[in-house]
Amino acid sequence: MITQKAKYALRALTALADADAGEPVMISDIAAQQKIPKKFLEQILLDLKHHGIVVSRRGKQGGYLLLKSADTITFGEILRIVDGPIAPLPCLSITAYRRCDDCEGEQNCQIRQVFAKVADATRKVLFSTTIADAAQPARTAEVTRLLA
Amino acid sequence: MITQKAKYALRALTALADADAGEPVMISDIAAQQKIPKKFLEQILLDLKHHGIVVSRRGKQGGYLLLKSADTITFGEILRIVDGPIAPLPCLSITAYRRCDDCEGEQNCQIRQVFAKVADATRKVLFSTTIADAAQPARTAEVTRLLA
DNA sequence: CGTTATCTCTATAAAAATAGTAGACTTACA
DNA sequence: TGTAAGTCTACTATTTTTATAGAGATAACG
Repeated sequence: MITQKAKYALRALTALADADAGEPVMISDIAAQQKIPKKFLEQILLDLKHHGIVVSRRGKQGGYLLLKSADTITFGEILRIVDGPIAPLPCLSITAYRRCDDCEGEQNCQIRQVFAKVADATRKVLFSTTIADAAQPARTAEVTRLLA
Repeated sequence: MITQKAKYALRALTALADADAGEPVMISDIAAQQKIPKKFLEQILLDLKHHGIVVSRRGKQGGYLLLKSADTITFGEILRIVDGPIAPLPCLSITAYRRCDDCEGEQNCQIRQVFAKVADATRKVLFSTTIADAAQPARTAEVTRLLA
């Protein structure tokens, strides 16, 4: 299971992707629209800002914007920031590798080999899907068709 | 990440699979061999027993045995018992479906559709891999080769 | 028959993770 | 200069994880 926090983060980003480009969206608006506790969302967006996913403007007329284009922000990238490693075992994590202290002979660990397959399959999906894929899919599909 | 408990359960089962058929293996032996805290392992095995994965014999010469053949016990089955649902979202769980109370319109939820793919990919691996695949793989591979 | 080795069951507990809440502070616009 | 926004840190309640403790049940064996 992914955490509630990760779900909030992904939904908030799709909300930003849906907004007019260059127009900041306020935390309160996202919170209301997506039914996310406002103070919790503040933390999440701040975290995403620190990781270079979004930018913010302070004061009146302030709010948040995507830093990169929505179709370059992957689900995997966001999950790593919010929930930590994608891998089901510490010894399979790319970004936070840690040896399993109770098992020796990592190369021969059969459990590990099974979960390596799981990790691969998971990453394949998560890093090939972007926020753009999740945001206003109907409109995107239409545009895609019109441009074809 | 799967829990430590799940890792213990899978390793304990491979230990049982490696034992001579019909010969009970004591909790203490598994605990020592696999470096699992004994009292914790007791709980895990008891749970697996209640779920019909293993059987036990009490008293002297007692211990645990697999109830089914190792090649019919899947990783997915065990993970469900020990860690709960495989699905990354409650609304995607087969065995413990729960509506996400903060999102409405489940059919249109794009987040859900992405994680549905993750769940499918994960299940494909976990339910096609058995304890036999993880137990003494070298010997099994050899036997396979000799039989080919 | 009773001693001992083994599993059984329930309760408890310490630590970590999760899901928030609170409030003082900073900045920018009008 | 007032006010509406984001910033930052700290705190807290709940749940989950990872065990540990100990009394009980049962089966073998001498």
